[in-house]
Amino acid sequence: MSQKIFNTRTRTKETFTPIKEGAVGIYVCGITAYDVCHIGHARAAVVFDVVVRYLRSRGYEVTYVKNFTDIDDKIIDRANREGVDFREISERYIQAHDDDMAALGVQTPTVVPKATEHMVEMITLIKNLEEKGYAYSVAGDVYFSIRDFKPYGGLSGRNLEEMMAGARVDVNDKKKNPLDFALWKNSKEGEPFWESPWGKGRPGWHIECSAMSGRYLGETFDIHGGGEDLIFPHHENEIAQSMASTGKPPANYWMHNGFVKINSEKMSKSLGNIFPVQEILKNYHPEILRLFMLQSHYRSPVDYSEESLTEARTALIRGYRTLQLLKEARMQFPAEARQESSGLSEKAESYISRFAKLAEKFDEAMDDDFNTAQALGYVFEMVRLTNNFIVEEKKMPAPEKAAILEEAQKVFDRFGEVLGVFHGDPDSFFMADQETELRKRGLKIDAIEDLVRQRQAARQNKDWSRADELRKELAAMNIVLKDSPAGTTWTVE
RNA sequence: GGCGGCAUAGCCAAGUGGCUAAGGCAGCGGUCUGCAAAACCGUUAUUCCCCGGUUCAAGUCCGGGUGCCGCCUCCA
Repeated sequence: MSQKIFNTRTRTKETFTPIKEGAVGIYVCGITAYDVCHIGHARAAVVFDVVVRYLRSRGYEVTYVKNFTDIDDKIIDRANREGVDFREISERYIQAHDDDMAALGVQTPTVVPKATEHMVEMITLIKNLEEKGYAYSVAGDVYFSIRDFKPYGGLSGRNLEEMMAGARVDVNDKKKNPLDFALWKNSKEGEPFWESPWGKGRPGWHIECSAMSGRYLGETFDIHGGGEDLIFPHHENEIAQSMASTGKPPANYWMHNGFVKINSEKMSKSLGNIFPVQEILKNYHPEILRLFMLQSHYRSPVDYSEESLTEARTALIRGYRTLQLLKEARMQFPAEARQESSGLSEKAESYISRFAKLAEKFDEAMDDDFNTAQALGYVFEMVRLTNNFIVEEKKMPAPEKAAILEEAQKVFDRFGEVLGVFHGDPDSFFMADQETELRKRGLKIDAIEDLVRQRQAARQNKDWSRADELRKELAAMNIVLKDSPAGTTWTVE
C-alpha cells in the first residue's frame, strides 16, 4: 500500500507522490519565541515528529525544516516589558523550546532556520513581489495586494467576496484592501529594525516562511505542515506570496494538526487554561504525553485532562511491563542460542508470522494518513501476544524461544522508533516514572523501602496479619507491592 | 453572517459500503498467589445522535433535523 496523506487544500486523502523519488522535503511552521511552549505546541511537534520518523523508517530521505519566528510584535512587547533586547527574549524561548522538545523525545529537524537570519532572502522576495505588481509600499510599509492574486483563498476554501462581507473594519487605512497583509513593516522609534529599500523596518509574519522554505526546500516542496489555526490566514498568505513570486505552489501537500482542548474548551490566555510543557513534565513522564496525543488521530481535537494523562500512564506501564518481561526473557534465552529460522516448529513459526502480520498492519495504519491511533491498537495487540507467548510457552525448547523473543523485540523496536513511545529501556522508564510519581506525591523512597523491609520480615515469620497491615499502609500512599520468589518489588500507582 | 469539522460501549478512541464494530482505561468472572499485584483466559455496543432516502448490502453514501466545536483577529 502506498502512503496516503489528507491534503487540506483538496480536503481529501491523496496518494503521496514525492517530487523526487525516495526523498521528502517538509516544512513545518514552528513557534514564535516569546513564551514557553504549551501542550498545543507539543502536539504539533509530536505529530510531525512521528510523520518524519515514519517516512524515514520507510526509507525516504527526509529534509525536515522547522522555523523559529524570532522577530515579531509579541517578542518586542515582551522585551519592552522586561526592559531587555528582543534577542534576549527570542533566545531564551528558543532554548526553552529546545529543552522541551528534547524532553518529549522530538527529534531535531534537519534545518531550524530563524527569521532574523534570512533578511536578505525576505527582502529579495518582497522586492520581487513589488516588481511583479503584487505588492505596494505606503510610508515604509509594504503590503501584498490580494486583489491582484486571483487564486487567493484556495487553501481555506473561501472567496474574496465572502471574506469582504465578513471582514471586520480594519483600523489600518494604509491598506488598499482590508484583507491585504503586511510584507514589511516600518519600524517605530526604538523598535528593532533592518535596512531595506523601503527604509528601516522589519518583516511581516508570513514572509519568513516563504523565504525560508524556498531557500532550504526549493520553490515547490512536498509537505507543508502546521496547526489547523494556521490555515487562514498564515498559510493562505504564504501560498499567495510564493505563487505570486514563482508562479508555482510552494507545497504539494498541506497537513494540519488538530487542537488540544482543555475540558472541551479552546486553550487561551484569556481563559487562563494554558498548560506549559514544563509544568506537565513535572508530573508526568514525557512518553505519557506522547502516548496520550498519539492515541487520537492527528487531525481530531484532543481533550486534555489529568484523567486522560493518568489513563495514558496506565496504558504506557502496561506496554513497558511487557518490554521488561521481554528483556528478562531475552537475557535468559539469548539471541546467540536461537534456532535457525529454517528449523522452527510450526508453533514457533505461527508466533513469528503473527508478529509479522501486526508489523504489517501497523504500516498499513501509518500509510493511511498516519493513523497513529489505529497503529497503537496493533502495538497493544503485540503486547498481548507477547505476554501470551511468555506465559503460555514455558515448555518450548530454548533455541525456539530465543528465536521468537528476538523477533518480538525487532517488532517493538520498529514501533518504538516510529512512535517515540515504548522505545526506551524498560528499567530506565520505570525508574524515571517512579521518580516523577514520588516527587509529585511528596513521598520518600527510604521511608517506603523501610516499610517494605518490615513487611518482608513479617512475611518470613508468616505473620500474615502484620504483613497485610503494612500492605494497607503502603497502599494508602499509592504504593502497590508485588511479591515474587526473588523478593518484593513496589510501584507507585 | 460566511467557511469547515465532529457526534461510535461507563469514559477515551479507531473504523468511511460487505468477514465476529480495533485498541486503551474502568468493571465483572476465572487461572495464578498466604492475601495481593502483574500477567493470561473469558466477559462488557444486536448496534454506531434522530428522521427519511439510495443500495442486494450503510456506523460508513445522499437529504433533513438536533447538539457540540473550530476558523473568519495574534495563535500549534
